[in-house]
Amino acid sequence: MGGFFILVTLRMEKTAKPINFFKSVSPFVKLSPLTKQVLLAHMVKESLPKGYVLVPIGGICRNVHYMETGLTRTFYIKDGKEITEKFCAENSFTCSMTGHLTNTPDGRQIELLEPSVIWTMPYVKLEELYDGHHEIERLGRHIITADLLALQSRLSDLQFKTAEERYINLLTSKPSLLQRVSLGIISSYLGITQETLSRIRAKIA
Amino acid sequence: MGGFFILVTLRMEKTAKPINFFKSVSPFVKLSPLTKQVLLAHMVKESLPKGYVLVPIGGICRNVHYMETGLTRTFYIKDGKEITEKFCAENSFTCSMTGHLTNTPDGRQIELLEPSVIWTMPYVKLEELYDGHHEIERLGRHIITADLLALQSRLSDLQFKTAEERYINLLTSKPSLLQRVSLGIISSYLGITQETLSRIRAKIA
DNA sequence: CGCCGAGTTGAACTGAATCAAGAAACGTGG
DNA sequence: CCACGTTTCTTGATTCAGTTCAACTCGGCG
Repeated sequence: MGGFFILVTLRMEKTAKPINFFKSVSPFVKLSPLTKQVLLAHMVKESLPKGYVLVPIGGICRNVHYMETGLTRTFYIKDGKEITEKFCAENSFTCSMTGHLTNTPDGRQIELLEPSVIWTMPYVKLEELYDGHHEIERLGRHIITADLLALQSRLSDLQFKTAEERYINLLTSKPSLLQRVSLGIISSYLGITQETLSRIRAKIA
Repeated sequence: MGGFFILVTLRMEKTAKPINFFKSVSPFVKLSPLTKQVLLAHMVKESLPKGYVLVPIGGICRNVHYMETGLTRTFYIKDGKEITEKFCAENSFTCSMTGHLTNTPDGRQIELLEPSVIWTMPYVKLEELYDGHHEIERLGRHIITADLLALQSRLSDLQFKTAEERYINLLTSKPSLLQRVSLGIISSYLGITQETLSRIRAKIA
């Protein structure tokens, strides 16, 4: 859990293409073959074990990650408790921009909840690519926009739905998550205590 | 309030430059003179009265707005109550992207809480400019990123601070807002009832 | 004047937190 | 394969922040 993990030997490969990467991006932006090639040239594929910490508390996230398979969570500590801010499953992106943008630790930790295959690009490299490739800048804009919209709806849910409604929401929108993630983590994501979530579960069943 | 407003005659001018516009943008992105000129060429300045509705409930926001002076709020209806999602004061941007992106009404209304001077650009025009001007695409990315970070911190506040803490937060971060906006609207923004906010106020004083 | 919207105050109620104790599941080593 | 400790989940009793509903005050304004 949380702060404890073992850094296991990891395989690195630069061969295979992240086929789904371009698929999951294509609804937003059409990328030219050149752009794709440029992106690929600067992403490193890694297979990392469960519990691996991409960014520790107190560290600064210097990379953007595309999840080919697996699952991460981003959390911070609030009154001694780990609060899950976000999950990131296969075929989506994760990073913690705040730290990089302000160049100070933002108190977030990103770690793997499952063994995962991840494509990584340094933030500075991405910014270089932004400079040279309008298409990539656009890609960035779209990814962030999607993030923003998701966050907006999460905020309104949090403000005006009961714990039970939020749980049912999650249950229907991301059913697999509940099989993959422990109750305590789910509850901290929903903004309720573990006990309450357990009671909600009991009530529903 | 809310749904009721009077559409007063409005002045339109294309002359004056929104000096602060470029100032408030410059921390993010350096814009070339050409880019500035292009942006200006497609923004229309309007002086609009208090209560004016930029986007009605059930409508779709087709424009991006830069506030030179004044104040807007974006709200939606939840269980018959107006829930304030966001304020937008002078020298910042507002729009409701969801509706435009999905081409369906997103249930939000944007209206003026004060007489305001607003620079408006149609969304489709902005997208055209994105295509032709890498710098403007970057500007868009930065504005959205700033929005995202603000939203992130609001979400965590909402999740883990008491009503009183949130109020004090607002009090210190945007003291002027409390002079400019009625109690009911503030409370719906903070995610509490008007009565609770009134009690908090009494307690603090 | 009396009405009307905005804000305040009071009392009862409730969803969820907290504190505390068990029960189940899990993994690791003997 | 079982016994052990650890972590994860459940259940109960109590408490509390905030809601709801209702009445009341205050300051304009026609």
